[in-house]
Amino acid sequence: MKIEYTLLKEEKNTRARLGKIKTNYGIFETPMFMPVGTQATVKTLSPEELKECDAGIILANTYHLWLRPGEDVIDHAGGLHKFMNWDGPILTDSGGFQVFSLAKPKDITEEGVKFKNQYNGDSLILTPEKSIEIQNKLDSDIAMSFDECVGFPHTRKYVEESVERTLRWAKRGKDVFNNPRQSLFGIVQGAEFEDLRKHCVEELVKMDFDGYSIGGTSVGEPKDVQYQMVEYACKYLPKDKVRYLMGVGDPIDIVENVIRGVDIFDCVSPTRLARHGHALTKYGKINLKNAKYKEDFTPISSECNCYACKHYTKSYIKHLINAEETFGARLLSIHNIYYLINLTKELREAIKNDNILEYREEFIKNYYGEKEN
RNA sequence: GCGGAAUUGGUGAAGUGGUUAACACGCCGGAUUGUGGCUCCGGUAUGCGUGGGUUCGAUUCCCACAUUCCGCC
Repeated sequence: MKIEYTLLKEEKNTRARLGKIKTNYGIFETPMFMPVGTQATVKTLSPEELKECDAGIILANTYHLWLRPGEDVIDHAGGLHKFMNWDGPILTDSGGFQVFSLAKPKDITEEGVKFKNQYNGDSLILTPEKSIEIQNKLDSDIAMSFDECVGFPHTRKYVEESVERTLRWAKRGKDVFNNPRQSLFGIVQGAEFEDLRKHCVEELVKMDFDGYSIGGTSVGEPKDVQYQMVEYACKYLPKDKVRYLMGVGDPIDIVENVIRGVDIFDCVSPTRLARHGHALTKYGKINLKNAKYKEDFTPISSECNCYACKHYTKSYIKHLINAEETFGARLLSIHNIYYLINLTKELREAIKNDNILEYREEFIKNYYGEKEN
């Protein structure tokens, strides 16, 4: 069956929404942060550790799994869930972000996008049909339309053309989509132009997708521009469908965009920051490589209930990071993912209590205020 | 005891009679947003073993001393 989204409550003073999503692999509440597991693994974490972080859903990537190990391997394994031993929901990105991060403008054509296989140099082309076909085989719970994620800055003319192409790609993908266990989302592009976002939403809604993603953010734009893009998209999106903001995971951005009506987020930052020695805390981001933590025998956060904070000190984790031991990256990944998922949990509480604006004020005061350590 | 070679930052080291002593590692900071885990960007010797001398000017040339290494007695 397809996913079922239920809007449980709208916050009294903002556009923030409390909801729940039922999937073939369990139910989770929104707003929710989704850890990124590009290559069918959230880097350094086991599925059991993800469960301990309260992960409700994770993300995997069509482009990377297409190149390695190939969608047929995963199909023959019995699908992505079985292949990676994750029995919770999975969302797959379409490869659209790789259009932004890996392809050159000249590689984008009406048919699709040309790539070089990074492992063997083969010339490849990813089309909307191919992306959907791969995702059907991966058997994720939620698939994404193949889109073009436009970088920042850009010209209005380019965005206009790109939005139209992304809409044509969305239609082509939907026409070949054929996995009854899977849901398909359309992706709203249109950069910072309200009329283009509106137009894109309207055309996608006509095609009747199972949910909607907001794309084209977290590509280098200023924060206020990002919030504006999200506002424009949410303003026109139907209330009875889930909204997923792609690639956003800075804590303040999660707070601000939940307030603007976003339900799901994903971001590589918690795991990437972890690998580079950073920890997210209520009082801001800290860098465990800093000399001041050398003999700090307290946990990253005394208020955190994650596995890393319950058992290990900053001093020890700093040592692991300095020694390039993978356990350090793993402990910090657990902590950072736990932190972001817990942040969405607190936001759900704030929506229930209709005090999300107060929550934001308190959050900003703590996160950007005077640092204690 | 005699002879030879060497002595540059936390480390390995390049280098020149004349602006800010190369580079690498380390160290100290910073970055990281639908993920190429080995990435990127800054900062880091007011001084070239010590003391004299030559010179307009010495880390660079000369002398002595100290230390280290090698060879010989």
